[in-house]
Amino acid sequence: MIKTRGRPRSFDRDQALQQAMQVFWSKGYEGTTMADLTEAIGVKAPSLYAAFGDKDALFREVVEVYSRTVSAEPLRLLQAGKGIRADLQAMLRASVRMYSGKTTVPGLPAGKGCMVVISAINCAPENSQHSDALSQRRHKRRNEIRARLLQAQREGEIRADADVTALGDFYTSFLNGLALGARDGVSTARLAATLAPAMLPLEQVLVSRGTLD
Amino acid sequence: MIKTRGRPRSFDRDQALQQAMQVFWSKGYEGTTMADLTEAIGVKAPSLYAAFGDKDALFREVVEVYSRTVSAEPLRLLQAGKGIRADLQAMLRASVRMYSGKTTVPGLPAGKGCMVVISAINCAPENSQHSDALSQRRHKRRNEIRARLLQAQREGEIRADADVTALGDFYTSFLNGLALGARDGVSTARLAATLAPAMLPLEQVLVSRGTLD
DNA sequence: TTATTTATGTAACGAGCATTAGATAATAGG
DNA sequence: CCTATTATCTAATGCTCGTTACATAAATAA
Repeated sequence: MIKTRGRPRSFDRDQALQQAMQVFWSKGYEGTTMADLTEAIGVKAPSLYAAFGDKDALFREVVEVYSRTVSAEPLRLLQAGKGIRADLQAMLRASVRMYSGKTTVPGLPAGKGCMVVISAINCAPENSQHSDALSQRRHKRRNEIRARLLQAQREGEIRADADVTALGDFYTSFLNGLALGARDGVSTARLAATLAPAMLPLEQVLVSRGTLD
Repeated sequence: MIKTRGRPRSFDRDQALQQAMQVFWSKGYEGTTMADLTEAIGVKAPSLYAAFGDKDALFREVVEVYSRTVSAEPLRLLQAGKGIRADLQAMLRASVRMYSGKTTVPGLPAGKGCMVVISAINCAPENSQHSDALSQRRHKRRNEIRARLLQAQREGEIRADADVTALGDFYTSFLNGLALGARDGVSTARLAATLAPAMLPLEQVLVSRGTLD
């Protein structure tokens, strides 16, 4: 009963998802062809269709995996509870590390930046579902950053008169810009150096101003 | 001799470029089809090919027009010579205004954000020339922002020990993130509100700290 | 073994894409 | 008028892409 009937799958499904993620991350949704995917995964198209459905469904599943694994760590750090300043800085640092890290597939250009930011910015109308879905995920992250700042304000870490919505939107913009910078080939060191000025707007509204540096 | 021989063109070439710009701005390079362009401009494909070459050449020309007209104003403001604080703020404000402005074509979704940022983030390998070209333009703007800050430092507006490269990279990231935020539908008011925190990193390194709002 | 079920590869299909022959129309020069 | 020149449209061409019939292979169940 435990064993499945029929011919067993010749490839590992999770590993295939990882490889598909690399390809989509590098080339984007529309820039990726089924031929790219079959080559990277090492099986022919009908096997992929049997395992994942069509290209749309595979991309959706890949984005889901990406969110649960790759992009989850920065968010965890943001909610580590070590104080808003330490948490935010840890999240930004982890993001820089992640965006700068090469995610290579043999024979493909290095994928950099955030997959949610760059893999489907603008699509043809028939694929707008994907750009919309990614836009919604960015919106969700925007809200999570804002919520964390609101929490810090409620807990008295951030001054009551501070505009935390504006501050959250500011950090969201900065973060998305970092992803693009990594994509543009800006070095990890230069991206990391931007975190010092980027932390200042938060530090200006902290209640305890003792820990400046 | 002044009049050109042969049948005259039935459409205005510059106006056609503007309409092509709207389409590319909305849908991106790969998301735009020749059918989209012929419909928006109102002539059939062979006329476009005769006037502009192929789709590649038309896009290149559109990007050129965009740079000379639309995206030139924020850069002019950055170099207005009213002091680094006023100049930078004016540039950011103009960018928000520009990114948020609807650029509509009848029957098409509103185009928002910066065309250089969003119209060709990742392309299929055969179109990587365009994503590379836009990446280079972003790199150029990065350098221009940095150069303006360096000038302010040389003129004594910014403290000598400030890391203006990091500050420039910071504002470049923020600016690119703004373009994406506009694309994601964040309201003009919310985008504009982020400028207050965004100005703080500059203000921290100003020599004259008297004008802190 | 035989039957059943699932996976795989080959080879094709059909749609959409950029691009272009080839015929026709509109202008200027002579 | 006629000729040369340029623009325009119709209709096709060739290509790439996502997707799928169909035959075959590899496993379990009986």
